[in-house]
Amino acid sequence: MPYDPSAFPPFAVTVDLVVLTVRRHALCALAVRRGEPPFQGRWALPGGFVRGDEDLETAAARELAEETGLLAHDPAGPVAPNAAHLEQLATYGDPGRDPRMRVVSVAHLALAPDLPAPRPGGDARSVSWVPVEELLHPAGYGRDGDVRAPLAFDHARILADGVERARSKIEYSSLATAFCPQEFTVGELRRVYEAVWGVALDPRNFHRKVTGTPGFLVPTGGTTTRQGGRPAQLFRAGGATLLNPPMLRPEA
Amino acid sequence: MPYDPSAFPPFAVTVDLVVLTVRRHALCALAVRRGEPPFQGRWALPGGFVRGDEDLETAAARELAEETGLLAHDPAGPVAPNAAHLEQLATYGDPGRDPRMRVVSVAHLALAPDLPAPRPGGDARSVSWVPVEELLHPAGYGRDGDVRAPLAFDHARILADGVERARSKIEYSSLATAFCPQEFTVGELRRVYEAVWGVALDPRNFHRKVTGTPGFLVPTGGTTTRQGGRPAQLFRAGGATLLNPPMLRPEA
DNA sequence: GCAATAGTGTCTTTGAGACAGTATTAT
DNA sequence: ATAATACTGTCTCAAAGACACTATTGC
Repeated sequence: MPYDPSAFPPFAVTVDLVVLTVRRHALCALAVRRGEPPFQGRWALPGGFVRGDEDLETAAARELAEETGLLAHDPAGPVAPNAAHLEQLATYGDPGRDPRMRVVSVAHLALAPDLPAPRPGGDARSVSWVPVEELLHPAGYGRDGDVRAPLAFDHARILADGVERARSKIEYSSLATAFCPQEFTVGELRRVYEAVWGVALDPRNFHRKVTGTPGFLVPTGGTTTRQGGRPAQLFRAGGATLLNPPMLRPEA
Repeated sequence: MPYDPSAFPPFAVTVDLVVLTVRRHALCALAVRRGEPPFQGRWALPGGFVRGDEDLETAAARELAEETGLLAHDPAGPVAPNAAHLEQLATYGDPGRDPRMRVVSVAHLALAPDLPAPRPGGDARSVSWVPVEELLHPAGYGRDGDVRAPLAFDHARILADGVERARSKIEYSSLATAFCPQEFTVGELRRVYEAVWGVALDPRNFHRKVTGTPGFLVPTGGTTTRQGGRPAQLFRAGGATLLNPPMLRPEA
């Protein structure tokens, strides 16, 4: 096929972000309330245009920083205190997904520790952490006047894909630690797994398994009693990225 | 951010294809020889522009049919004789990846049974099955006058990502059967795993494991002796898409 | 004392991997 | 007969899951 610049249809390219965290035992996603049509007043995923001289990952990291103040975690660099995991998720480009124009969106998945509160970026949109269940199945929820409407555009599908990616990736990688602060206990890590998978895990088997997987956790020496009960050892994430043996998600 | 159609930079959007098959005990990918600059004379992955009214998966299926005559396999529909597995792989959009213009490419991964020979599409480019080792590490190969040059553009990285996706997906899904004809033996399926992973597997343990995983294989009743030796049972792919227990890739 | 969380030990079952041995074809 | 491939059985070890038990805090 000859390359004729006028022969290809023009596209807009955006990045959309599925930013997940665990708050109060629930898996939550960052959502923005739309202030204008289409889908005015509905929740949407944060995102924006890719600039002309910017690669996709840089655009995603820029949007993430603008929305949350989080830095994308560079696996080669030092561990920043406000670092989040960031990876490409999938690309969505159905012709009718945005009624205004042809937009191809490269969705990214970010996993962040629990943050005090999302601080709005330069613009004045309302940005919040919303439980994933509430965004994906809005009919069953909606106390205190929340808008019980599905996500704008095809963002429900994008969020569902991101959640499923997170659920499967914490099985065989150490990514669950991306939801934890820099130092955390085994119990806190277990509550991350329980919130993301939506199951209850046996604390005793979990403890034995997670401390026995080489490279997953490194004890820092400190202890904490912030969960109540007997003081728990503090750990930080070890160097391993792939877990062997993996953590297995209960079936049923 | 207000939506001003003139405010976003224009992109071209293409689909590139990583089409894999197993031929003569080697994992091979479909490659086209470039007939014009840039990268004239080098191997590249097949691909083309996404049309203005076409979604991404349709564009990938169209390119696949144009290059190989294969139909993308619809999981809900009937099993066509010339069906291939097709899924989105990842998106590549670095500003400099194509020296002519800003191109974002949505790569797709296709897995196909061994075909007689690739038939060129409407245009006259040379299309061949090339062992992935030869494409990814061209220095060590290159008998009979082959061009020992790396793939054009960033296609080596795309191919490597596709190969790694295939290697990991046949662990926990029944996708390895996409490399086999409609009816196949346990030995033929084992040779697929051996070629994709580049390892030797114990035929006895493999047989026991693969026939014991529920929903993976369904006996057709027939037998064949096309591999020599004792006649082997013929199977077709069962309904299961996720394997439980999974096939484990040897480590070391 | 009680409640709560942390951590260890022990038993059973499942499955992975090594490998002996039998079955059925082509030559 | 020999070689080649297909298939079955048996053993050992690793790990998952169930669950009894002990440890250390706050109240």
